[in-house]
Amino acid sequence: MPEFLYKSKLYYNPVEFAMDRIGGTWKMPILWRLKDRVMRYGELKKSIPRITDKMLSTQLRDLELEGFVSRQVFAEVPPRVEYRITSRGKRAVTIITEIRNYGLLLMKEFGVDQQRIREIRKSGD
Amino acid sequence: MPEFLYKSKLYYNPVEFAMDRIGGTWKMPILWRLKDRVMRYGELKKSIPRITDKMLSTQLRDLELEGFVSRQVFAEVPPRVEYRITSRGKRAVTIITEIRNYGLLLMKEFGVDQQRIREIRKSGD
DNA sequence: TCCATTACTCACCCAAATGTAAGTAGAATA
DNA sequence: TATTCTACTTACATTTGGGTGAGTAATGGA
Repeated sequence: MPEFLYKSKLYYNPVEFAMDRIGGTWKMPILWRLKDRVMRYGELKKSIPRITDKMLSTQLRDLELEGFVSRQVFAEVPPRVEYRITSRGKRAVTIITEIRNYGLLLMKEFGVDQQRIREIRKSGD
Repeated sequence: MPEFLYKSKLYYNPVEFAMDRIGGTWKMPILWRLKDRVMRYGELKKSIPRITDKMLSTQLRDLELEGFVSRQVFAEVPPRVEYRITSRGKRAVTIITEIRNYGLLLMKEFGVDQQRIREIRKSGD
């Protein structure tokens, strides 16, 4: 697999190309939440723990620019903006699902016990 | 999906957990090359363009520690070390293949033409 | 008049990932 | 004696992704 350029960046392989589009800390969580319903900016923010305004808006903009989500602005005050997944985004959700299932398998192999961890976090650790 | 801890790090979801094991710039290229044959350190280095000694050795060590590859040292001078994929590593290759296929699809959608780029690189751009 | 509302942007900062360049062991070979 | 070989390690520099905290527009309501 030879290297190739896209938008002035050099990629070594197709995996890297894919991960540059939908990777990072926040893009998959966003797509995951949009997979079966339209959501407003504020809804997304509430539903994704620890995400900041900066990250949510930059990642949404990236995803929109590359065609994974679409943005609908309503001319109202206070503003209302709705995000919905596109067909390209739906294809992304397919692979996200597969990576997620692989992650769950790995977690089992490594003995990560979600139930126990949830309790640990509840008790303040 | 609640958050969970593994090795003192907080994860938000299984995707993040998986990507922490096999993500980054170099782990997938390494696993990909080991998928169907045993390779020596030097062979790996030659076959992976632009990887440095530092990155190759740290990534191999990570992959070994987490059970994706195994390392066999021969008591010779100069040293000889062979790396081979494990069954856990083979499972990783499965998902890598899927991500790779998704990447190839995305590249088509985005109009990335590998043939053309290969020529551009040959001519020194 | 002041405040709440919503969906942002901006300037600045930090830590982690990655890159650079040099060095090392120990035996064989010139 | 100096050099080559291989598989590394180490110190240091740079890049990159993400976090922090503050500010903003335009309108309705108290």
